[in-house]
Order: sequence, then structure tokens, then C-alpha cells
Amino acid sequence: MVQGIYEDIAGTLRSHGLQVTSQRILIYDYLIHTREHPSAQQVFEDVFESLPGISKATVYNTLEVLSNHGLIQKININSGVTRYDGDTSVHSHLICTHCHRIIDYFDDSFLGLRVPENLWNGFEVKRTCVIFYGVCDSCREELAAQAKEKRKARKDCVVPFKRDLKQVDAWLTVKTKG
Amino acid sequence: MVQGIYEDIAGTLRSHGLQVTSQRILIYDYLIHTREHPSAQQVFEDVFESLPGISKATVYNTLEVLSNHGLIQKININSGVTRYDGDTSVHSHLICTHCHRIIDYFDDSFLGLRVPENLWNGFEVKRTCVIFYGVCDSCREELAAQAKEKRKARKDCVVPFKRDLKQVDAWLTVKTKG
DNA sequence: CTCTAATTTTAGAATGATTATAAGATATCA
DNA sequence: TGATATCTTATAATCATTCTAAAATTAGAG
Repeated sequence: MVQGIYEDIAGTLRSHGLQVTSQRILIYDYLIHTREHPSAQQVFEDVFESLPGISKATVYNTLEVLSNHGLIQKININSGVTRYDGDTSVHSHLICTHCHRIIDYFDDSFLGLRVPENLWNGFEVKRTCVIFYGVCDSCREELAAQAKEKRKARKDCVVPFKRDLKQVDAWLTVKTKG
Repeated sequence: MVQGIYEDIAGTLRSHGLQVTSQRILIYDYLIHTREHPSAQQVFEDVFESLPGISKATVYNTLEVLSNHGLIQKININSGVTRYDGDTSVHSHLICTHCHRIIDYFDDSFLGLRVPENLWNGFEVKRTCVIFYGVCDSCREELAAQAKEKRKARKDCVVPFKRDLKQVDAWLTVKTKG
């Protein structure tokens, strides 16, 4: 059968109660096979080559659906753009803060971290995420060294902090009067 | 001296080569003392009460400057909004995927994870981030259980994946012809 | 203390990712 | 094959964040 190569993906979608559409198959298939942790825009552009006319809204909808069903994984980095990973197996990510490249990292010593006790302070852990921010090989020489380690202990403060206005006013007055 | 309570913060700013302004002092002071991991919008609203007229652009500028100097920390969660943490000590975060609350979590057993060997595949690690996504105590009962664990091994694929167009066309033809 | 240059703040516009909408197309199932 | 629920689409709308250029402020020299 010609469509045999997509039968497994179609079956996976059905097993999650999702309708099978060519858009979903191609997006999921794409994410499973790429290692580039693409953004929605990248998914759109690459899948568009296989399925011209696909809408960006469909890409967002599908990514959301697949993510909600645990078939893919969202990755949030310091760039304002969500990235997607078709590999839901246990692994960490090295994220380059310069070029925003995301590299898969597998290390058995982190496995213990992955499945912690399920309830902490009444919080039920669903997924553990280990991210190493840094600079990748190809970016290192481009970057100026600005590593400064500053650790300031936080004062004990349980309630939402609100500075006493009189103190602030007094200080501002001192600083701003001519 | 009236402004004594801000002298330490002013000194910290100066030691990082930053000019001392009332905006920076109040924002940094606010972040050090709150435990709410606020967004830029929340910082703006709360600091606005102490310093009416402060601009949102200043809040963003200041948060960026403080973050770049390691005085505060950005937290990226699955909500499209960056959160900020004035506590730069070693700790993890529990993030509720429902209400987006962020809870500090301290556990010595993760300390080993925090300072890994510095070079992996040429990648230089600057910061390690452990996040536990889940559902907080007050949100658990509101949520429908949709935990499905699906693990699909990724096929070995080194180059950026591109599906053969003829196969896709053939399949799409089968699926779409009347 | 005063002056000057460099830096910072500001308001508002611009950007860009993501989400909402409602109409049309498609998948599913009897 | 037909009915119905679901999905896709184009477009508009939203909203966090960044950009811009002018006004205000800081820091340091005199």
C-alpha cells in the first residue's frame, strides 16, 4: 500500500481520539524525524513544501493538539518563540543563548531526577525539565565573556512584598531635590 | 540616613557598572523581596504604586539590564510570558501549567546537577535549569486527568528530515480523490 | 556646587508570535 | 452514501516585547 508509511502515525492519532488528516500526519511525521527543534514558523515553512496551501493557523492548532496529547513537547527558551520537539523520550536540552540552537543531551545520571516523588507541597509533578543554557561550539568565539556570578540571599518575606511608601518618598525626595 | 535602606542596592548596581536610578532601585528591590516570580506587567503595576509615572519601557529595559548582569533571573514557562526571579541562588521551580504559579523548590540532591562539567560536545554550560511542570494544590481538582504517556523512539536520522515528495503525493492522492 | 557628556527614561509606534473567528472543507460512522 | 461533528483556512485581533527619538537624569571633572 502506498500510504503504508503513514499507517503508524495515523494509528497513533486515532489511538488518541484524534481525527486523521493529511496536515496532522505531515506535521507529526516532520517533527518525529527532524532533530532541529523547530519553531511553529519553521514547521509551517517546511511542511508547506510537502503540502502547499497549508495554513499557519493549522500548524498552530495541530502543534497545540499534539502537545496536549503528549505526542510532542514544547520547549521554551529565552527568545520569545516556542520550539517543538517530536522526541518525548527522557532527555535534556542544551540551549545556546546566542544562536538559539537546541541540542539533545542524553545522560543516565539524570534519570533519577526525572521521576521524583509525585507530591511536593501538594504539587503534582507531571514532567521534569532539565535545561542547560550556555554557548554552543560555533558561537563561543563570537561572544564576549560576561560571566558574573552574583548570589544575593533573599530576606525572609512570606507575604507579597510592598515597600513602605513613606520611606520611598523620603528617599526619592532626598535624591531629587535641587 | 533616610536612604540607607537602599544603599546596599545602589552599591550593587554601581559594582556592576550600572548607573543608579530610582527606577532601577525600586524594581530590583521589589524583585528581591517578592516571592511571586512576577511578569514584566506585574512588576510595572506594583512598582507603579511606589513610583507613579514609571514607563513600561523602563521596566523592560531594567529587567533586561539586571538579567544580563546576573542580578535577576528570567523564567520561561509555557505561557508566552517571561517571568522574573530576584533570587539567583541555586533552586528549582515547580510550575503549575494551569494557573502558571511558580513555586520555589530547594533540594540538595540536585546540587550535583547544577555544576556539571563545563564542556559537552563543545557546548559551554553557563546555567542549569530544573523545572517541574505539574499541577499545584489549588488547581488539581479543577483539572481533568489527561495523562497519557506515549514514548516513540525516534528513527535514526542525522540530516534535517525531508519526506520524499513522490510518496506524499501518492498518499495524498489516494486520500483525496473522490 | 556647576557644567557637560554619556546614559537613562519616557510615550508612543512598530513588531511579531500567537490566538480568535466564522465560513467552508473534510473525516468519521451508521 | 449522507449526516454530523470535527478540522482547516484566511483574516482579523490580541498582546508581550522591542524600537525610536526626544526629554530628563546621572556621574564625574573642574
